[in-house]
Amino acid sequence: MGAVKSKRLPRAVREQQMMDAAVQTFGQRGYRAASMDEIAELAGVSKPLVYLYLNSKEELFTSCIQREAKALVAAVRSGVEPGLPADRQLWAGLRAFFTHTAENPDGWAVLHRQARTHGEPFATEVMAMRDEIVAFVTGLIGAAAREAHHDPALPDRDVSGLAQALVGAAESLAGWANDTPGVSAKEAAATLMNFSWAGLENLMHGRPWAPRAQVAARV
Amino acid sequence: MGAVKSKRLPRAVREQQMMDAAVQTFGQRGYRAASMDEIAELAGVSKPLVYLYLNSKEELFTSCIQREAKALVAAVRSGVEPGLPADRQLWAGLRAFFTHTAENPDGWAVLHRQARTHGEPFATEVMAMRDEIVAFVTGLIGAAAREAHHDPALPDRDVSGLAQALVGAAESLAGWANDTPGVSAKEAAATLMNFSWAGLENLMHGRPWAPRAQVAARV
Amino acid sequence: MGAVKSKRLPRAVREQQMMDAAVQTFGQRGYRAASMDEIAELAGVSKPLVYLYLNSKEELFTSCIQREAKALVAAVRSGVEPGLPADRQLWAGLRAFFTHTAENPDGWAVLHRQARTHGEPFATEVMAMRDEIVAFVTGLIGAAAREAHHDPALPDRDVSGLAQALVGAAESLAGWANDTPGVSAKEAAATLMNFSWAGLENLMHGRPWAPRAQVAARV
Amino acid sequence: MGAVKSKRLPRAVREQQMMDAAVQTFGQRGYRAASMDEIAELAGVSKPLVYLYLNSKEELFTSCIQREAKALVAAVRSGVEPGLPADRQLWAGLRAFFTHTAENPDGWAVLHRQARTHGEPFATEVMAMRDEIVAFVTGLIGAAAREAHHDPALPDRDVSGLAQALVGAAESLAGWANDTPGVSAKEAAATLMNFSWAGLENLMHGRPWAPRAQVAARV
DNA sequence: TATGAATGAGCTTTCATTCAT
DNA sequence: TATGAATGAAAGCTCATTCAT
Repeated sequence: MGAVKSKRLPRAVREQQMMDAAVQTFGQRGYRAASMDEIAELAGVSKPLVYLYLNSKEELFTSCIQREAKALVAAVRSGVEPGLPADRQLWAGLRAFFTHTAENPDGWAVLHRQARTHGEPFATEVMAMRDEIVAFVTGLIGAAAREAHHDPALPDRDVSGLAQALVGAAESLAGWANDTPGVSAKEAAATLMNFSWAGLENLMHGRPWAPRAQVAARV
Repeated sequence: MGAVKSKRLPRAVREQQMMDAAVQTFGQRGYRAASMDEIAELAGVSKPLVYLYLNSKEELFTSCIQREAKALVAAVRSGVEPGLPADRQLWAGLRAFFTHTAENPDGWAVLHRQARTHGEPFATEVMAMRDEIVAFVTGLIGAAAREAHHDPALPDRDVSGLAQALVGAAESLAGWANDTPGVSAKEAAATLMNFSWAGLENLMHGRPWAPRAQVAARV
Repeated sequence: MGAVKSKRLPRAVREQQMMDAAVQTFGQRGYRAASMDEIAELAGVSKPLVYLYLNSKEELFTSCIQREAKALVAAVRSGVEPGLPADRQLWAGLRAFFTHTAENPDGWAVLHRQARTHGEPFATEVMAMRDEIVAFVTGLIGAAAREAHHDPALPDRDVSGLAQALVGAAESLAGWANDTPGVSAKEAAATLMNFSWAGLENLMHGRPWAPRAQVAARV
Repeated sequence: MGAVKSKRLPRAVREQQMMDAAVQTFGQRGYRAASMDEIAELAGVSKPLVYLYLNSKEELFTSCIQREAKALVAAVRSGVEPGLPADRQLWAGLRAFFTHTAENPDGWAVLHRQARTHGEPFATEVMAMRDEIVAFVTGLIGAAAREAHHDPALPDRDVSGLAQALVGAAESLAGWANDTPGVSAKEAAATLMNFSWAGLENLMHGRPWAPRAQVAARV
């Protein structure tokens, strides 16, 4: 009793099962170490069916990357309210980000660890998504700088570097939160806000850290 | 005549040639995609010699990780003067870090991208090094907090999270600096100091960022 | 409306569609390289239907060979008038042969190239047809020999060899005519008559070619 | 006792063994049906060694074609004395041809049946050889026509068609001789000379066969 | 110290064929 | 009559690893 062995399912269902199995396997083993045999077995189908529907290992991996990237971006997007001030938007976005990565560790591993590790054509796929997020963060920093009436604006490359730093910190904390028992998405987000926002605000108000300025800055 | 094809070199020299070839190949192709054939050819020796000296692909990769980790830690260490204030130490450490990663892109790829991607036993190796750096940063933050007479100290887990964020930001900026023409190690370090130090200082003085700012901001 | 996608056709029609597709695919790709998928798609039906009607790839190929062999023999037969002298019959048969192979290049490829290449049980099928044609030619040669009052008759094995030579020459010329633009069936037939008939006649009158001509020629 | 299992042979020797096994297997089974496993086993080595030395199935097959084509052309060439009259040269060439095909049935099968059946890039390889032989025969026919003081010369395309016919007849007779017990190379060559030379001579002297001319011609 | 010769095991991919409707 | 869903079996190819010298 129960669906001991589900058979003759419609194609769309089978494809989802295969993609789920593929994300899990790729995320845990890596692209090269994952075998199509293992993916097929985990999906509960034969290997030829995987090829019939998903064409090749490379295409399958690419599909996984695209699906997970889309899901992650959608999760972050839906967590953010565009009208709010920049720090509130960032806060909401980070919470959505850490929540999603915590709930989809294999998908996150595919995007963050595997796709970027295995060169073309995969790195390109995931870079597109990362750039989208970097651009979002860049926009927030720029908006905040304008709100702060900072004039002249920060140079583009500075903003770009800051966004890279923020996104990198987020990626690192996602791994930390997933690997450290008891760290919630909210806590990770708070840590990152604490870490980053004061620095960003100082910059926006034209008070960069400087090697020799340290004593004066403390006054 | 002439050392067109050098032969019968002492073991230590041969091992270095092999390790160099291995780091380059692993860094560019990845652990699984790199073949022992390619490494042996790049090293200019026969495959059995690689096995004679380095025993197996797994051990060879582990040796690469250890060598590159040691080199990176040494580079950062040698850039820091223990007596200085915490932010100066951090500034010096970051400069050394970005300089080293820029000068050793393959070694950095092995540590950052490949080793962490391919599970045990490699992740353990590189985690040991990462933890060492995190501990160094943690120490700096703690020292700074004590200098700031902040009491009670930040909880350990907070400090740990902050260190993870800082290291992640550094890793991300290392990639950004390596991939963006014209970004120097010094600039990457300055970006990260600007990004992080103010936030860290605020925390040390017990002034965390908090979401309540939103109400005021809306007025 | 309109028979855009014809469905539920009578069996005989469907079978012809499948055989047409199979002959085309086998002729162009070869027996092994042709896939049942491709044949089914070209025929506009699903694969199970092909199996329902034609049972297996092997049987399908055999059916193709038989259909094409029958068609070729019928074409040659219908071109010949039994009452005429032997050379006129041969002339008519060759014209019919070259006309048919030019009009059915895929069918001819199946018979000449593919069937004989892929061993049992296919070679047997096509050999039966080839033997039928050889027998026809053998009969003509024998009849001509009797007309010429040549006695004793040529030994059977000699006649058989001559027929083999003639058929081989015809096969070669069929390829030549198909591949050389502007060569008509009539021209190919004339070339072969010119090439062969004088030799055959000489043999029938007991005047074989002999190597001894060489001494005289050197004078 | 005896070389039960020969091991560690030099590369050149192993390569010959592999090529021999490949020619045999390809000749008997066909390109697609022959498996690398079978070839390796027949050669007495493991599959990876075949790949190490011969690179791929396609390259292996191409190598076989080239080796056999070179051998066949060399055999025919070495059988012919350039100074002799055309019919003597043809006679010698045919004897060499039938002798070689009888002694190398698998090589002949590779050239005649398999290579031409399996499309590009194989057909091109063997066509180059066939064209070389056709050119040789074409040269002989042309030379004979000039010896016969025939003026004006036969049109090029006629000569070309005749050569195709002669070569096709030879190919067919090679198969016949190989498959019919007791037919010697000399006998096959004689059959073909008898079949072809009278027709060729008539043509060279301007006496083609013509459909209506048959009665007059017999006078 | 150093290498040419060799392989077991495993991978991705394809294909003829069948099941259930 | 007709097909979407599914697979067992095998093929080409690669790779880490070892043997014999």
